[in-house]
Amino acid sequence: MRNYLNELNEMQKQAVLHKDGPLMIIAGAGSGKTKVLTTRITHLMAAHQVDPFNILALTFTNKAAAEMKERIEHILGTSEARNLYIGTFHSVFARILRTEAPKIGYPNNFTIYDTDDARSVIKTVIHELNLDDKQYKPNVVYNRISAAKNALVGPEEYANDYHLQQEDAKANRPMLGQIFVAYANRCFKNGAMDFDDLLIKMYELLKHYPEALSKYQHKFKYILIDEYQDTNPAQYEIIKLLGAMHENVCVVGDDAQSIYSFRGATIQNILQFRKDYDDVAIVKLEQNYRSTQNILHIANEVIRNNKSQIEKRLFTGNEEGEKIKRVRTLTDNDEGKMVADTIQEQKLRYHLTHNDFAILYRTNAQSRSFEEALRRMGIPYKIYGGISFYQRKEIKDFLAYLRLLVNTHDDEALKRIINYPARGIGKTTLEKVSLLANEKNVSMWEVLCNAALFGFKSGTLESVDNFVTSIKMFQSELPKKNAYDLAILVGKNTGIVKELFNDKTTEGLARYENVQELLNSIKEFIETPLNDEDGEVGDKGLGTYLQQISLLTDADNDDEENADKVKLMTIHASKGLEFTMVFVAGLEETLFPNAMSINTREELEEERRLFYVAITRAKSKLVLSYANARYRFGQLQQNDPSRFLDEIPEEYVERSYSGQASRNHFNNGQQGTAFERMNRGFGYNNFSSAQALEKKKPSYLTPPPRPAVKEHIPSNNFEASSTSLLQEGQKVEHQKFGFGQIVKMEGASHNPIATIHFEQNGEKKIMLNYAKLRIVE
DNA sequence: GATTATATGGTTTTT
DNA sequence: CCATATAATC
Repeated sequence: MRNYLNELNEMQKQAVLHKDGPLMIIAGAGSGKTKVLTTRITHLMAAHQVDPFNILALTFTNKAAAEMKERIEHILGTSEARNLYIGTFHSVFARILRTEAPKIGYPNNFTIYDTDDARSVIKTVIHELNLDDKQYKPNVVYNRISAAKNALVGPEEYANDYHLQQEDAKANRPMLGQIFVAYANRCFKNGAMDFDDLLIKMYELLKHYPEALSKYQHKFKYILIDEYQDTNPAQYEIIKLLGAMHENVCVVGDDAQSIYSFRGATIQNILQFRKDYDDVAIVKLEQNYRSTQNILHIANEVIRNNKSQIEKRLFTGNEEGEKIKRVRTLTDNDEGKMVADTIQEQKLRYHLTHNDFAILYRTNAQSRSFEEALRRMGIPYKIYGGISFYQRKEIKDFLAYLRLLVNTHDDEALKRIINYPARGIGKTTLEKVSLLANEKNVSMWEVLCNAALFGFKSGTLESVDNFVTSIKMFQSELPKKNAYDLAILVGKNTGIVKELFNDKTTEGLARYENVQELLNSIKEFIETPLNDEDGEVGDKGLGTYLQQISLLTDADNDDEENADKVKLMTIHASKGLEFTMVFVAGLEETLFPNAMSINTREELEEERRLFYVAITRAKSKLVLSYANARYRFGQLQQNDPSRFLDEIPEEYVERSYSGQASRNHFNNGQQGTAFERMNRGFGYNNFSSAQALEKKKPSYLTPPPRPAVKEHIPSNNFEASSTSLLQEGQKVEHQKFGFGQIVKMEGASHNPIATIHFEQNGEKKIMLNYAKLRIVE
């Protein structure tokens, strides 16, 4: 075994050698916290003979967990590390709940709703309460409910809280509490938990079931938590319960990198930690091993502007390094081009690989211009985030079948697939089923199973019965077949695969390939050994598979880890990563800091921490760029440079400009257009090429809005006449459009089309086979 | 009931 | 500009 202690500095060593009792490690950016965590676990196992089964480590992504495991195995030279209980809060708790769920009234095979599923349930619930989804936007409602859950406020408590009622009344959403209650009930009825429930239900389990609490307290003798600054109160309380027996809780965090308060995370958890445990040992890691002096210096200067923070002083022994580049471009497209050009140039000049570069931005929508520019130059790239594989429609549809097999109460899954592929069960039928399900307080599936009792039309009844029969057939195969064979069966039997295969459009092809990829991933799942321990979850069943994929993080599914590609991602997604050269793009007011987050000091400071995180991803080269104008909502919009740029001392910065005409933006002397030269040195004056660039669409190009149909109340004696008698010139009455005169008759005799001029609604073309017309004269 | 055209409205970040 | 919701048309 390697002598791992020799690889640590003094403070790092302290953190590793501290054995029992609570420990808080304040670890600055690039100070080697992952190394400390892995070494600490290694040391517990190797020097103190702590059984890995008794160690719980919670990380931010599954990938980080896997990496840690790997590193530990590597140092130890054994495979013992695979027995560690390690993963994200959500995946670890999901795993535990998989066995414990019945205690709190959920089935073992509970479904995990992702954000889309949750929003969809909320929407249904809003409609069922006869509320308007314009007033109660599902997204807003979801966020509100999520915030409540993360603060451990349950639905009843929420609905009965006076202050929350006042607040919601003011915000014109007085019924939010009721929606929350209904939503929670519906999820429960569906046997489903959303992301937040994985924390809440874990908490309830430990809180209300002493045996369960005792079991896991005994099991987890040592607890380690990474990225502690991004934990929320629910997570805090769970850890408090779990760690209460041994108090061997080690947390690692950096308040300066707290960027998830929108998810309920609070720095309070760091402050509270010291109060809740006796004798908390505190270790500060302040030496940065990642960045050049210049980069670290401006990072420190920026974060200094935040009022609330824990005292610390980051330093580095690294070289001074290059100055920071600050580049102004005219538009977002120019910004993309500038970045791509620079990557090409730097790559050649310094013999860098594509892997050395990362482009970071505030919002996912910004990726477009970089993508285009990189593709045009033939530079390989990979975008992280955005719509992930498992959110694609074809994937969700396919998975919905599997979800329904495992848990027939999952109405969301059922709704997705009941008419996919089309089998003649439409909106009307679905609404009826939903209504009946609510009335009888059963799942929609149960209504379908007894469809004959509820008087559906014979045609629909047949379709429903066919659907029920085939799902039941799949279910009967559940115990016999493994997840992969079952998925194949579903794909074949439903005709989904064939249907996608026959779609020869580009998108259709992509969808077919995606489904194939999904099948491959299922195959891979059943072929990978799972470390089952003490008879717990070790099955290779469909349920386990579905749970696993629903909790994958974006960072987890990068296919070819070592592929030499430029990486594009949001700053949030870049947390914990490092790159030789980093571009932070879109440093403009309203974008970064984002307009949504400048209303309070707290929000603004979080934006600044985000900027801090972005800067500290860079090892040796950093480019900060902004565009004078960029397309947002399809329109060119002007923005001032970000206020954060002003917080960087000028002597560390090299400014340059890049517009349409100038190619070399670094050290480009007196080149560039006259326009650019005249504007040089005025980084934040309000000059606007944007106005010149903006091509105002002439008004005659935008079609006039379609006139609203003027309401027509059919005459009392309205009765559709036979259309075969119609002739030009006749006066008619239409049920909706009112009175009019036939201008023209055309079309084949079996499908005649009449052009009718209506008094109230103008000329319309009407297909006589479908329209109901009364001949007036 | 399904398919296609149009309207609307929305962007912060994610387990 | 984009994706989704609603309406028109088949």
